[in-house]
Amino acid sequence: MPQKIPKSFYVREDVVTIAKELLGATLVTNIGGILSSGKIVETEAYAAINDRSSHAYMGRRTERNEMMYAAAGTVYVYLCYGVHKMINIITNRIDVPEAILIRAVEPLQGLETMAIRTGKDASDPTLTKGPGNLTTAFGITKALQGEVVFGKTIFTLEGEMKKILQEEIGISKRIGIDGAGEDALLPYRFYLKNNKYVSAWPRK
DNA sequence: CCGGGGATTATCT
DNA sequence: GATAATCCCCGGC
Repeated sequence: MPQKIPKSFYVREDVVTIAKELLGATLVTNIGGILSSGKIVETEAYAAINDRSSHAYMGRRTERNEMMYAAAGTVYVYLCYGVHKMINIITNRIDVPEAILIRAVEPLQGLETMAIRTGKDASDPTLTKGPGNLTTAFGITKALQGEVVFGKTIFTLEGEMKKILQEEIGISKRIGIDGAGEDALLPYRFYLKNNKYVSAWPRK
């Protein structure tokens, strides 16, 4: 039986470590009774108030980023460029705004539904590659805002996360961070090498 | 194969 | 009024 990842996994203090350890885990959504699942192959960590690229930099707290201050395991959905939804999982304790952005998964279950949602072919390698494509394929919308990843609408399973070897993990700076100064260079992005669902290498 | 730019809108200043 | 944790298409090499 697949093992759900417990809340204690997300409550820990080091968001960067959690982001790395999440590789290989299985992300599942159950939208209207339809299951979509995939192996997490790419993540990024957003540290708390000293990370300029975080929405919560300097403790900023607004209506949009309120969920970043919620309990570990809470889902934070953010609309980017007016087009793409991104999904984050909150870590650490309440009022410490740290999050993990899930950037890509390798689809496992529900390929046909993903194809319908995205208008692509089920064999299209871009189906769940990149944060915007992933949320579209999995049916993730702001309706999931504030849900936790231990419920039945969305949850995470251990999957292969404990089987990933260090040498299979690639590390880089985060993608698409603009105007964050030196924080844009932090090595907070983790991905599985040689997985075709990992989004592009940093452009700049 | 690579780089540039437009799409599109909630949120912040 | 400007910005943004992106994607896709198109033109050029």
